[in-house]
Amino acid sequence: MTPRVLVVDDDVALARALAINLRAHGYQVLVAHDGRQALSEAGRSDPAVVVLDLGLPDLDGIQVLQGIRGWSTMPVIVLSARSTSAEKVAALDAGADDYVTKPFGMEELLARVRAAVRRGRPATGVEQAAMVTEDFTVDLAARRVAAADGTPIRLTPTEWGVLEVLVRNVGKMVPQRQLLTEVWGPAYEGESHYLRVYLAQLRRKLEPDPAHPRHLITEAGMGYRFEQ
Amino acid sequence: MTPRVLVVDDDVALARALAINLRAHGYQVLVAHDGRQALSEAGRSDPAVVVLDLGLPDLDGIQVLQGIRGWSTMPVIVLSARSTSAEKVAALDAGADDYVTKPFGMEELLARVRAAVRRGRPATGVEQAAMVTEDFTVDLAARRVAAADGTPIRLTPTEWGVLEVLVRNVGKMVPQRQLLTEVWGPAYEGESHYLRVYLAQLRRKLEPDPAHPRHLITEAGMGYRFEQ
DNA sequence: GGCCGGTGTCAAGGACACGTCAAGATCCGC
DNA sequence: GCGGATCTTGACGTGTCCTTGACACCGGCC
Repeated sequence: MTPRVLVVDDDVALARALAINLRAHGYQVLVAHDGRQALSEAGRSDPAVVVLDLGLPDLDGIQVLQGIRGWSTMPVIVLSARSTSAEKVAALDAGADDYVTKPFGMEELLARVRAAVRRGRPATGVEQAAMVTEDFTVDLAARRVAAADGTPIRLTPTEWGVLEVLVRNVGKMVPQRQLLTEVWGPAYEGESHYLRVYLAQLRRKLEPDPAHPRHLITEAGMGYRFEQ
Repeated sequence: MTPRVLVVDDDVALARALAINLRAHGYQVLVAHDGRQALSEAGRSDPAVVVLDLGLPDLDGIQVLQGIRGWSTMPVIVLSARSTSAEKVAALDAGADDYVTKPFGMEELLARVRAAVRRGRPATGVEQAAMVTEDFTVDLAARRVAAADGTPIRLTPTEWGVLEVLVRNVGKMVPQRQLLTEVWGPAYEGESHYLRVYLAQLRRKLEPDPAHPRHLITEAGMGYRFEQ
């Protein structure tokens, strides 16, 4: 599947040059010459990357960017003749993935397009809001935990802090140091005893058999791991 | 949850300036001054973003980048004094997410860090960066090893440390001295007996026929090598 | 064959990390 | 200021892991 690139530039010559080079490197290229076209084309053809010149006749380039960001997280590489710091910051904070100052080398732009395509995107920005296991459910958004039968389980703030870090890293081993700094702060790196106390409490509240935990796993000498 | 940023720069003053600014903007900052530190820190603390200066004393910055890309898709922002097109292309194609030429404005860098953190890591929870062999799988990001049939294999911290170094250098011979210093510390350079003990344990846990290892290879008199 | 350096294997001890319980200390709402 | 919940700290039994030593093995070399 050849990736689609949407080139947005009112400079017809430059847009054509970009299109030719991108096609020569195996991309399928769509071109828009103003902001409206850009927005409609982005919505219609869902490109893998957008190359967006900020200087457009009808809309401000930032507005186009915001228009795209309203519904999509597709990578956008911004082109601009302006090289001031403020301009770059504004574009990047509006959601641009990259900022290239004109004049630029074609090879460089192609490399940045490759980088943008490569890192791709999960098309849907779905947030994993809840962690469901056989024995309980952790709702990260609502900050609530419930047993399998639905009865709520009360956690103290610190218990929740520990559980949250582990659930966010489900399947991954979380080093003790990371848990301590994220829950208690960097000054508590050495207090691994806290972890033992709180993991025990969490197990008593969550595990069907706290002596043989299935979800809150100890990796001796390293850290802990949450298993679904 | 404050995002972690790993700053890699041998220029102590610049690294400190970056760290101060990033901390002032609410990031948790880790600093490494050479390539080895950078790789081990990236593996140990799994930062949200890496800011990597290409000019390092021990390793080429590109090598560090490749070392990280061997097992992780974490965003990497490359800093460099070189502004030639070829340099940029090389770094971007090696897996960099962004390329910033020195000197740069702090505001711009902060904006690029924000952009990198924002587009975040779709990799969370998804199994994608792992060393897969016929007989077992080593997931460096999750710090987990599983047999071919999926049953998890328990490793002790030291066993894991040895395996991690070897896997990160897959195909390359790792000298005994390097293994000892990276796992046990520089004071243990002479304790090559440790290696024999731990390689034996790893083989017993990982190799189908521990007496005739296929993946954990001894290079007699020199070191060890991991083969996929 | 005997020697020797480097290697693989096994087992045991002691050090260390872990889980557990419970008693202070501290915080917070009332 | 009071009382309850929550966090910290200590002590202890248990289990795991690291270290260390003893010994067999293999290859090359004298």
